[in-house]
Amino acid sequence: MPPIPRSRDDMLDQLADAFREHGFDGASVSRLSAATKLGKASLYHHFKTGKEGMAAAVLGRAGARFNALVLSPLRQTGNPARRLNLMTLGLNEFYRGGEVSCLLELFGIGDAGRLFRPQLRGAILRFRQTIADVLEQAGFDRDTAESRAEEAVITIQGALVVSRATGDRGVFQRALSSLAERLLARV
Amino acid sequence: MPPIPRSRDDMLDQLADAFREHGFDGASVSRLSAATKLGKASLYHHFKTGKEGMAAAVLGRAGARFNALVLSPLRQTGNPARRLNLMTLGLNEFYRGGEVSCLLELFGIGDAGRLFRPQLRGAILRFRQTIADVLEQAGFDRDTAESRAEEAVITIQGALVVSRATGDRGVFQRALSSLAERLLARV
DNA sequence: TATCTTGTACCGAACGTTTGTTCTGTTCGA
DNA sequence: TCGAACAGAACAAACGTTCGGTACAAGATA
Repeated sequence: MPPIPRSRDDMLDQLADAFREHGFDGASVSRLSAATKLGKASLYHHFKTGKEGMAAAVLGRAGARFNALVLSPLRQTGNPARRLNLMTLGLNEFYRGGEVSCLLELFGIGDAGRLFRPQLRGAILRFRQTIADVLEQAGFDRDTAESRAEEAVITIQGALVVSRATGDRGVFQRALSSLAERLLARV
Repeated sequence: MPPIPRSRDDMLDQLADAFREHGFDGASVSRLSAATKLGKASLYHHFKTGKEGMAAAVLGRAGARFNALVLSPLRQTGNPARRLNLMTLGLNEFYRGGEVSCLLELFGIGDAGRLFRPQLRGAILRFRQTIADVLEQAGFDRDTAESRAEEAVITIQGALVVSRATGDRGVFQRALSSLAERLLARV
């Protein structure tokens, strides 16, 4: 049986699923091996720095996907309401309708936290600022824009946690569907 | 050196700290042993079912504390606004000002999730319903009350996640301080 | 064209360490 | 003298990691 080289993105998606399901500590190399259908030694061929390297690569890809699906639409020119609705669609795809937990929560804990917090922190601040920029362009003063943007980030993360804990994706759907409207509401 | 029996609540608090810092998988029995300054074998004397038993006991105590600090004030008779403000104070104490991550997030993942999700789910639904009851007594119809209560739960969980990931407890403080007011706002 | 060389993808099997757990105690107040 | 509170030391199993080696495509050499 010939060794068929697989796309790196496919590998990273499979690794991401395993990390999301079990967390950093819970995702043992055996599990990562099973998730990718690759031998443990093969994983070390692709990621010289081992499990940490896999997590870092997964985080990198997640960042790129988040940028493409969520941040880019927000940075377009044009109607702020439209851009916020595009963000909502992007969030729904990125989090697969709330099915999937956020790496922010999982990699922010314990040893993984110490490694990845700077990166996670940067991602959150960038997201918040991008939303705030849109709101400012929609006519809100900077303070209002920033405080509403912070609320939006909080709502998304909170909805993911509550969705997962209750096993009810409706929570995430409801939170998303009222998000754009609430961000733009006049006092 | 004599073995000084210690209070079970003290033990549970120390265990809870370790679980909160490292998550369920990350909190090895060695770490739990260090956190309690008890030998591993001694932990098994107190918790016959091992690590799972420790987590279950920690969760039980957290539930009791949450009940005393957060739910009880909500169930008092009298001014709804006052009760919601008491809840806010209780939340601030329960989560130590946002310093501490919620067991909901940590125990909802992976194998621990499979074990504890029913309990976590119950706690969230109870919290949501208790807030909704207060809002109904404040004059809102049931639908509005329930949807606002859900938003409140989401906000608290989200603020904890974002606080931890950014290392900024101000996020949690800001979220808490606007919570009661927003819950009672007329359209 | 046939034969080397190189490099990438892959894996079985083993490495030493740590995991969660249990056995066999000792100490000491009641 | 009994039971509760402790711990040292060991257990098999799983951990993250590395070693040695195979399979095969592509390029160079002859």
